[in-house]
Amino acid sequence: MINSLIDHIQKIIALTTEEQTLLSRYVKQQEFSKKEHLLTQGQKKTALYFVVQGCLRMYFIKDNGTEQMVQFAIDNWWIADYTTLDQHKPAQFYIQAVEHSKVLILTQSAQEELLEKLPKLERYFRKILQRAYAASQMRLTYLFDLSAEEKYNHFNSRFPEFVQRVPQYMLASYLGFSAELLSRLRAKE
Amino acid sequence: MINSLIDHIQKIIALTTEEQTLLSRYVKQQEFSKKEHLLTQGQKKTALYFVVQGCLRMYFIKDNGTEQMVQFAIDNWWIADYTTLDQHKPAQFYIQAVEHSKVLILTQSAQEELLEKLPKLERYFRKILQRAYAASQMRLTYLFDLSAEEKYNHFNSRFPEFVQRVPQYMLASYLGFSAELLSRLRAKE
DNA sequence: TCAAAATCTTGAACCAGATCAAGAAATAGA
DNA sequence: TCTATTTCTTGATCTGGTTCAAGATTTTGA
Repeated sequence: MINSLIDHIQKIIALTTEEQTLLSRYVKQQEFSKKEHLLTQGQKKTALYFVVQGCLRMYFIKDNGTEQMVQFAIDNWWIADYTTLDQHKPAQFYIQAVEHSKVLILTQSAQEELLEKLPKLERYFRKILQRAYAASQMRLTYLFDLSAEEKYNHFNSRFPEFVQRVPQYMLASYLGFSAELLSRLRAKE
Repeated sequence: MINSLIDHIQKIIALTTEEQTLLSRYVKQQEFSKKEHLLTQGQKKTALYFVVQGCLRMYFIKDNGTEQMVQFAIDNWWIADYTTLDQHKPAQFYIQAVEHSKVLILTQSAQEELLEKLPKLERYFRKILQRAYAASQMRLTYLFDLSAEEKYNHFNSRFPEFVQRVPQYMLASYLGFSAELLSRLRAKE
């Protein structure tokens, strides 16, 4: 299981066998069944999650009591509530398994120790963050520039695998509109 | 001028005098007058910009021809089009001086060389990106959860200095609504 | 296998905010 | 200082998407 993370890292930096075993000492493996929560709003548990296999989602509860999707993560993606990680606030978000998932957990303190021991991983995590931040800049352009229908079509062509795996109401929320509207959009096709 | 960057870095990692001079060899200083562009959509110029003094904004042109604000940056903030930096696409965004600004420029290739020579800066840039990404996660919560009026009030209390410095229509666009609506909100107060 | 839970659909009424237009006020440059 | 440009205001009208509700369909777990 840890191998998928090692492979992922090695696309960016090379690791010796010793470094790989060192790494694996800091990472915890865990499986989560569908609907199980990895993180709940308000917790102080700060960690990074790497999806080996499955699908996770991050969301929060809006003032009106409904869920707002923030992000999905599937195989070989990292997901984390960086607001807790960076500032020392309690978690702003929920992270939940959308389907049964195999996950690697790197707690914040484990990450800090690991980076002391293996500073070359700083580069890996920088690259990961850069990619994530770039994606979030792009997402803003879609959120601001596209109509609901265009958002749906764009997402559909870009990530067809998701549309199968994820309930429609989560997708609608991720795209920033109501589940009912998504249903109507699909009816038009 | 470079000292404000060095100070900023030293809040995260310590630099020897030699390291400081090394750093300064990779960074270019430049001033931009109001309305001048640092980056134009479509350019291949990939760089990170550090605002020593002044105010920059990043925006793009929507399909309907109007501007959409993406981000502001004032003193001691980095700003960059990470979509160009990370993937190798031409720039998605415009970066422009809102007022006369003193800026430090670190081109992508300079950054790469610098990080070879001074790997401990990986940590600095990772932290910067982590903070930026955390902020963008928070921004999503405001975008999705608040009404126009609530967004304005929240921004106002969080960044009062901005509201003075930046034209209202830019702020409205940043918050995700029309300039006319912002004008009406202010009239209510 | 079958009942309970979760998800999706559809209609009708509604609304937050957009758009268009045109004048007022503020700012900047020569 | 004075004019051109930029920015802001306000009214009138319009609309993309929301909300509420209730039934239909699909999925799940014991």
